[in-house]
Amino acid sequence: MSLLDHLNPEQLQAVTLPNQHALVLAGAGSGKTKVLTTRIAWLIQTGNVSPHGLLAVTFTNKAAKEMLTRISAMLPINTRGMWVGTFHGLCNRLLRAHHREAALPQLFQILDTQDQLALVKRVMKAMNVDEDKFPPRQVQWFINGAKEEGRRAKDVEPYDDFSRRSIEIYAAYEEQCQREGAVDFAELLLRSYELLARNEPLREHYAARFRHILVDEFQDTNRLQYRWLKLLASSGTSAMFAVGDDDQSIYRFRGADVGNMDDFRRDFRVENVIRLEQNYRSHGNILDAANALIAHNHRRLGKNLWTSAGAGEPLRVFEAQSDGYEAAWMVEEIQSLVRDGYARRDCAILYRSNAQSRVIEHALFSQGVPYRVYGGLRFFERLEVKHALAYLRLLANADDDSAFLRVVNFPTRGIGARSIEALQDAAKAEGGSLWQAAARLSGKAGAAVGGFVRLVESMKSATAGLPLQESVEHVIHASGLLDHYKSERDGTDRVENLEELVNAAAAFVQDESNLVVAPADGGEPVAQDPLAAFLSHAALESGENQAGEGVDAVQLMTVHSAKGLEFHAVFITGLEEGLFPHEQSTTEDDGLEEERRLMYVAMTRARTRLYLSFSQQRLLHGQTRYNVASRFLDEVPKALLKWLTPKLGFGTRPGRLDDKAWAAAEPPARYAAKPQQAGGSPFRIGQSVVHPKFGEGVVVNAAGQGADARLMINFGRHGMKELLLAYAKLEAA
DNA sequence: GCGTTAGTTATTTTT
DNA sequence: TAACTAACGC
Repeated sequence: MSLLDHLNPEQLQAVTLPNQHALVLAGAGSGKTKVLTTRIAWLIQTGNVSPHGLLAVTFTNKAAKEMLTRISAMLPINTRGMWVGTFHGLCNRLLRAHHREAALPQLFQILDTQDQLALVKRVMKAMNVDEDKFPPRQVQWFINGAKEEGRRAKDVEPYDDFSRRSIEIYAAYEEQCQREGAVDFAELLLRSYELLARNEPLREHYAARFRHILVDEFQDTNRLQYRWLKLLASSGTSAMFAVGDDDQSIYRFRGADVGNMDDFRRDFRVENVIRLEQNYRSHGNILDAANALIAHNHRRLGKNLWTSAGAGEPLRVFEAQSDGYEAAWMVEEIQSLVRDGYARRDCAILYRSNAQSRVIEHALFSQGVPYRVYGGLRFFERLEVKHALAYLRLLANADDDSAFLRVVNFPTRGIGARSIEALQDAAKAEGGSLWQAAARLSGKAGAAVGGFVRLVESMKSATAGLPLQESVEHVIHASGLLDHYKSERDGTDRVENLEELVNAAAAFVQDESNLVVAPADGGEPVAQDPLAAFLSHAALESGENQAGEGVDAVQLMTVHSAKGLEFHAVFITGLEEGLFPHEQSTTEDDGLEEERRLMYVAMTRARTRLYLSFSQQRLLHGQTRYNVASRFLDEVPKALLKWLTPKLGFGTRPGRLDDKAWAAAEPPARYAAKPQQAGGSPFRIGQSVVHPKFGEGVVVNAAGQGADARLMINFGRHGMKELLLAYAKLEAA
């Protein structure tokens, strides 16, 4: 049975588990996706289940796609129509198939985060809520938080002024969504959960159908997703196979609840807990370091990665004088790796927050090293693309007020705030949409509004029956969007993106599986309206990050976005108290442990070489900050570290000498920190000092003279202290 | 309706 | 510092 070749004993056990609930604790690099996909293939091949009786859920489209690709490679089956996808994608599918039962229009629109915020603002304005007292973002956060707990506005108990008002806004927002036929991301899940919870025949149908439910990245599920899964697994005949790693849970801030792993074991009386601990990615030293680090966390299910590969190199530690020097050093190091024959794309620079990328980009750019930054604006999030999509949304559903407002005066056609206010008043009075009001009042509200109504109507009739890409083409021309950007000074990118949208539509239609939806009964797939399907696709899959996939470039990204990836060489930068661990995490309950998991994720990305660096001085928010080295450096056994910088003019650290490193220890003048004597003291600003009680610190500032001379010192986790020079027993570190 | 300016405010991100 | 927003003036 060739499917099962090349599996280690634990992987084999997981893949061939009988039809029972199981939890697989899959460590980093332990072959998680392999287990998941091989299990699916094995279940199908052994006749255990038909492709139709299987549900596999992931968090990202990328993971879902990867799964389907691997399954197709293992089995000669058509994966089309299989329920493999993201939580949101599958919920969308369910709601499209049962829109009537879910009380939604067939062509309901999906609001992305931006759309949702705009709608919240609109609702708040209509309610005359003070935006200073109730920041729309926080209200949005509140609404999503409630939805992720499975609560409607009426189910939330107010606990203060903010929540009381937020609940009212939530209720009004819900009403408006319903009126417009719009559904936000959290709503996709909640609505689909409620559908299954309330509609017994439907639930029983799906619960009976899905004999095997497989969940990827289980540690990232939120409460609502877990309850959704529970409903689908409620038949008593289905088996849930959850794969996850509690040590890699780094999304608590967006509602992920690792507690789901414990609940799952309890609620489903899981007897099979399988640990995948053999790591196929990293050398021993890297794993030992990561294991030692994560051992400092208390709430763990417990796991220890090991490898049959050798110990490899020690982890290299670099202490820079400034963030600029840290970046310059990395560039040199990468250039030397490239000279040794490594591809640039196999080198990754990781940082805790996006703001850190700037200095690094500058250093790479000035040395002419190609690089690629991950994150940022995605294709379908770009302004011009959103505008084009808004016109398309109006064609699908004219009552979509969000779309209406976005383009009613873009490109400008003389419809200002006054006309829009008049329309909003009229719509409110009639209880209808802006479009309805506009169609009725087109004469009175001004000729311009009438022009817009006629424009949309003409686009509608002109595109009726056209293939999708031709409709898109027509819309970007007829709307005037293309002309608008063509005449704009730096509009070429935007024009290209609009043209790219036409290509995206063409590519979308080409893949026929995008245009059908597998019905509940497993019968013949039903054709879907191509435009509606495309719009869902645009909302649910925000598009590739950037072009330039093929270029051999150094990879820059946050630690979060590095999850799931691996590289030959990894640089973890900015390892300073306050940055990583981030200072705002220390106030949160469990915050530090999450930061440590983040560090764990970062370290386990490296295959053979891992660099850890920090800087004594860093420009952040226009201010120079002096930081202490991150505690995470102390949590890695010293024997695994090789310090590249024994001394940078601020005292020696015993045992950290390395001959070769001396060359690197003197930064070029342009990166060197300017020596600045701290008042009349023997210390300098930025100098590392040791205090008998607070330990290591960095001089941040000086004040006072003579007997009153005081030093401001950053002691990292012990905070900022102002000490009298005369009394404090300070020593140079 | 649009361009300018002052003020604000800075984790992490997918769907 | 820099990027984004809201309000202001033409």
